[in-house]
Amino acid sequence: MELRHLRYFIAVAEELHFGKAAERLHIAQPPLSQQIQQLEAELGVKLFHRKTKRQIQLTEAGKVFLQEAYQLLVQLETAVALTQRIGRGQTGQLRIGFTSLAIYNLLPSILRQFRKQFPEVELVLLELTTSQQEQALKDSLIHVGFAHPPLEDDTISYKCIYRESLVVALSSTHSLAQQEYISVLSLLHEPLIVFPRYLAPGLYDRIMSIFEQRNFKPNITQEAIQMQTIIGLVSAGMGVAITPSTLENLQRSGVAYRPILEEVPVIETAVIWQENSLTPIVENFLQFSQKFI
Amino acid sequence: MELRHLRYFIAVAEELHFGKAAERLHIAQPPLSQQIQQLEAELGVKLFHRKTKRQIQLTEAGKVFLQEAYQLLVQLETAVALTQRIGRGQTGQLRIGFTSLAIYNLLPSILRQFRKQFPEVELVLLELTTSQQEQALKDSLIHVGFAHPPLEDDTISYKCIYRESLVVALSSTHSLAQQEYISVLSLLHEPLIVFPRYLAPGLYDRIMSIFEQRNFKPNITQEAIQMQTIIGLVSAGMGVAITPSTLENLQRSGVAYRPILEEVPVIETAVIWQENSLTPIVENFLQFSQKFI
DNA sequence: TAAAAATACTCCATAGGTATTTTAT
DNA sequence: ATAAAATACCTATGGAGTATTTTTA
Repeated sequence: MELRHLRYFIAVAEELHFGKAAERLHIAQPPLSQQIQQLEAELGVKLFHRKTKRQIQLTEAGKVFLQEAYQLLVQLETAVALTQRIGRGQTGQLRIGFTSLAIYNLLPSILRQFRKQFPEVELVLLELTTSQQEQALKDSLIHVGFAHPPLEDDTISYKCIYRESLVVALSSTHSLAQQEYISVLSLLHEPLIVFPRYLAPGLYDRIMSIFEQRNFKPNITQEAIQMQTIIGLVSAGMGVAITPSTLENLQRSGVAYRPILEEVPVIETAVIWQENSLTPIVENFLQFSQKFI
Repeated sequence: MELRHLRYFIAVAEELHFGKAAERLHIAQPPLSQQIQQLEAELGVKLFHRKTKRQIQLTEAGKVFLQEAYQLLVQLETAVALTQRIGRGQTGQLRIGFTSLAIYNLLPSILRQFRKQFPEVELVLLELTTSQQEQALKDSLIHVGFAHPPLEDDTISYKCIYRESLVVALSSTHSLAQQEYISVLSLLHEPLIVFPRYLAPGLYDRIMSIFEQRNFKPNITQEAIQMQTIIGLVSAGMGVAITPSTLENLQRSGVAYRPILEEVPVIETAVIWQENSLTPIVENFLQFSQKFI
């Protein structure tokens, strides 16, 4: 049995007239009769009463088979449509890793607009450090990540989508806040609030390198495991922090951000993925993300 | 798209090897490759990753389509099986009319054994008089009936399956119960209990004809609309009744049944149906019923 | 007599076969 | 060197067409 038999049967069952059904199917009447006979022979059951050659009528079995045939063709259409949507990356699940820093720069607007363009794609977000994301990619726990180069594993592909400099965050009542630019030297004896190294070794090391390059030793007084907490402590006058400039988006009152006078390392945010497990959704997402650069 | 494409796709998806799949399908490998390519072209979606020619792998879309293809083929099988069962009269609904008399002779055992042989056929029973059954057949409210000739409508087919004579039912303490046969004359002044004519005109008229033929006038004292009630009244000594012999099956204590000495009309029970609306179930049932003659 | 399905046959599109190439272990 | 899929080309089955017959309203 082939789908052709179902399609032909439906046409005849609806028209109850071989000639008209054949016309509708754009074939001649005799082959249609033959195909229906074939179908009946294969089923071992008559689908039409043919008491006379003038008019035909569905048998009980035919009525039931008609309903089943409808369902089958509908299910086929549905299956095809679903497969196509998946094949085009328009539906399915996308698991995204992100660092606590990435959530402050491009990620929110990328997600917002991606959801608008691909509303059927379910986005699952997991906050992970850069190296956790690398592992998660290899374990296929996430499809893409938003992390910060350099990567440990060179089999992972990445594309930098955002670069930002480090700035000084300090209480707006702090005397240094008067200056347009702040020099590293002037921070030397300020109490420094930092993110713990294990949560963002890349960021931590870059901040420290500012001091190390100059053989300074910073005065670390506090650690906080959330960006918001660091800014809160700054606002409370507990010290100053060196943060990526996107943290300015927090718009916390009582906190001023000032660029650093000297040349300091740049913090990069990159989309990372595994080239050998590119699904259409991931491809769509990567293409989409790169329009944001 | 044809079912062939689904069947071939399933084979390749399961084997993940065109050569083995082709072997399983008893075709050569190249046409299989072609059919899969056709399928992918029609869907507009790749179903297999063919990074290398050494090994293939299902894409996300392919995984989903595989599940859908399974479902489709299962649903097809189910549909075919159901259609065949219906076409062979092994499943469906059979609506049966019967008279209150028919329920005492062959009907119960016919139903019991038919149910055993065709357990999936739903039997719907409707108690109707003979003429109600004729109308119900024409209105397609019932498929077959158990009724009593003669029929009013000669377009209805019937086949007599049971013949029984009329007997006298009387209290076992009644003096006539001493006799082996009872003559019509001896009943003349006995109080007669009858079934109302509108419920069974054929039966009523035959009982009356026994008296009319001899220009007797029976002494009707009671009517009862249920067979059981008539026998109950007989048992209570309220009178005698003339009933079809199968009523003896009621086995009511205190009631004796005696044949009538003279020749009296015979009561026939027939299966009745409409020849031009024979479905397989009805055919099976008729064939089955006639084995009981 | 006309209309509709079935039958008989003919033809060609295409499913499937054979031979070969390509490509990656 | 081998195994596997793809490609090229050929063959032949069977789906579809044309002509005709059968049947009944």
